[in-house]
Amino acid sequence: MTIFVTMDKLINYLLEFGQLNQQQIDLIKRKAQVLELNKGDYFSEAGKIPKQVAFIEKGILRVCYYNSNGDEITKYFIDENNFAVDINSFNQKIPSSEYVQAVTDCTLLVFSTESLNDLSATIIQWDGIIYKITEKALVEKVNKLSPMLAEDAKTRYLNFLEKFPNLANRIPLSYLASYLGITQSSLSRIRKSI
Amino acid sequence: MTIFVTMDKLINYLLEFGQLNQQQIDLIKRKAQVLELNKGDYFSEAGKIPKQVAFIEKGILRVCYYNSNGDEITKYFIDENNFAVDINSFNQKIPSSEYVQAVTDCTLLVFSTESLNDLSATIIQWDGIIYKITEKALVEKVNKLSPMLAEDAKTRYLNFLEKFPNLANRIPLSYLASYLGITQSSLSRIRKSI
DNA sequence: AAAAACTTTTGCCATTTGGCAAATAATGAA
DNA sequence: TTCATTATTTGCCAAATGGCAAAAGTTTTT
Repeated sequence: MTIFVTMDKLINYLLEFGQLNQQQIDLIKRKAQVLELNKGDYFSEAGKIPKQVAFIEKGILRVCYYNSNGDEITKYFIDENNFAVDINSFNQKIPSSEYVQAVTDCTLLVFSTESLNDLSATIIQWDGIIYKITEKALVEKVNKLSPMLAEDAKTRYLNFLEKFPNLANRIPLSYLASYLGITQSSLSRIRKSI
Repeated sequence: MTIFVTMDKLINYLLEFGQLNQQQIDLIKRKAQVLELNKGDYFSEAGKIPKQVAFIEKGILRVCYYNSNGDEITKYFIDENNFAVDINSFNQKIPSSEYVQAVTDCTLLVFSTESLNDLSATIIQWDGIIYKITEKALVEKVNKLSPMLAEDAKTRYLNFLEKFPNLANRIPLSYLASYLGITQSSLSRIRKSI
């Protein structure tokens, strides 16, 4: 299958956070590698040191771990037009306690550690742009998680439906239930009640 | 009352994230202002554009907001040796939806927007240091919030006791209950059961 | 010390959510 | 298509948590 990816989404996204000239844009495009994942494929695995950062051109990923009970927990979903990386492990070069899996078929634009270093060394604005992106993504996560604690399960589900209108019916209930912090059967009943 | 603050904690904290020479350290000290808050005082208020960043030399702050039910929610606590700022509002200069209140008497080292700009312009490592601090703080928040959804109320309370061993008995139950996402009476019962 | 204001605990009962296992439904492979 | 596998729903009941208001306890003010 021939893959056609213009990388426009990536470039437009970066441009939201800083200016780039055409030469810089071309360099970024050359450093990015297209990676196609099928639903269920893993982008990164627990126990390994992540070596890549991905921009999601199409599709949805989820970040997961196993809690002390051995239950698989979906920590969060990442959708199109966002970067996916385990910041902790990537920056500190320590093995990740989390893994990243494709929830749907995905098209990713992947940067290796080396590519990122090159970009950082070559494009003066790069670090600033990445900084802003990182900060925004983290703040969003906090702002999404925080109110969830104060809401009941049904409300959390309804809010999820709003944020990912067409996802809820395409992914296993168990993924969603663990993200919402409820059991699968409870979620099934909540769903029914709507 | 005479206030004696060496700012050692602040400087040591900054040095964890980057190197600074004595001249730079002195500049930072000169730019910081000591602010004493009494328990219950507000550091910043909702609806206003925050103009300051605080390093907590002593004491504990909490970041709060009112949810759609009109309930006051404690989004998180910030304790000694951490910076407190509403990143969203501060960076974008938009009115905050949150307010920050002293949970205990506090000694803060406060930087104004202008001071921060000066430091950023004068100390070449400054932005990098602030970036690392910000990222670390945000990642910690996500990592603390995320598993809470998967735990029951009692476990959340026990974990809080571990993290803030001597705080739980010094703050109103209501603060803690809203942080843990449970009602005050439930927390009272949980406490009793231990 | 007494009163007022505020915080925490408790009782009572309703509602929500969980746990487990069986039944159904949906999906994918042969 | 048929079988096997996996995902979802459901029943039954237990456990956790909430809602509300009154009681008990604390702190602050006068």
